[in-house]
Amino acid sequence: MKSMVKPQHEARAKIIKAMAHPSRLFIIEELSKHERCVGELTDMIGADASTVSKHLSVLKNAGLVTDEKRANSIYYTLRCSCIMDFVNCVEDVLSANAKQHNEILKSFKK
Amino acid sequence: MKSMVKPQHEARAKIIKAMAHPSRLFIIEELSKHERCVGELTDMIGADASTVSKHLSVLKNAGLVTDEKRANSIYYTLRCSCIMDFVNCVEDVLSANAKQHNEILKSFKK
DNA sequence: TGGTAATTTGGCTACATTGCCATATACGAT
DNA sequence: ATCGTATATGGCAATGTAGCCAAATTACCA
Repeated sequence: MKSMVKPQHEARAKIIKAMAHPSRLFIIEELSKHERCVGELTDMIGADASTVSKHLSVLKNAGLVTDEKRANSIYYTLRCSCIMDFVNCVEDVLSANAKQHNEILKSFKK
Repeated sequence: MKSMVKPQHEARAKIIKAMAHPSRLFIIEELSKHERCVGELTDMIGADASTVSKHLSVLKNAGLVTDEKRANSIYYTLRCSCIMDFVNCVEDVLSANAKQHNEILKSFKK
């Protein structure tokens, strides 16, 4: 059969891939609270400024954040707040995983 | 400052990374409708069976799907249906992107 | 007009991911 | 037991990603 994996899935995957990095998730979470400039994020993440800048450009490219120049800094904003709902859903998976993990440990102890 | 990117973010990123592939997104979407065995998914995706098997093991490892052997096939199930809510949220970002893209095109025509 | 701070880009290396092929394993049916 | 079907694993080549440094860019300000 012809592949049922469509451009639609590619487009979605691109956006999800943009989120699939610890530092970028941190940035998303932070921006969901308030806007931040590159320097602030760099301090918080503790990586090279160029590294953080590249992470931001990945997020921007995916359409997850927007930037705005003000004074002599560039401020980034989360473009779609529903993104955090997703992160919370991921948390559900994690706790389901932890629960199952515990079950397995218990069954070994018996 | 010390890094504020925590193990928590790593754990979340692992799960999101597991979703960040067109074929795996397709599988998630498909399993959200009903369970499927590897052979069915392989037909639909149109890739080598070993490739699909590896995608499934990525999803399983992340705790996104579970498998169950029945007859002589292995059936995979989506473990947390809320995952699809997220995919819908990604759709919001995509349509926001498309909208903005159109605005830009319009402004060029003026 | 320089200087300086903030951010981005290029270049490089190390590492991870993808996908195919060939091969192995599991297991029901004959 | 052995055959065949379904699935998984190992290995490999190609490609993609991450992060650092150095250098370029940008724009404000003395």
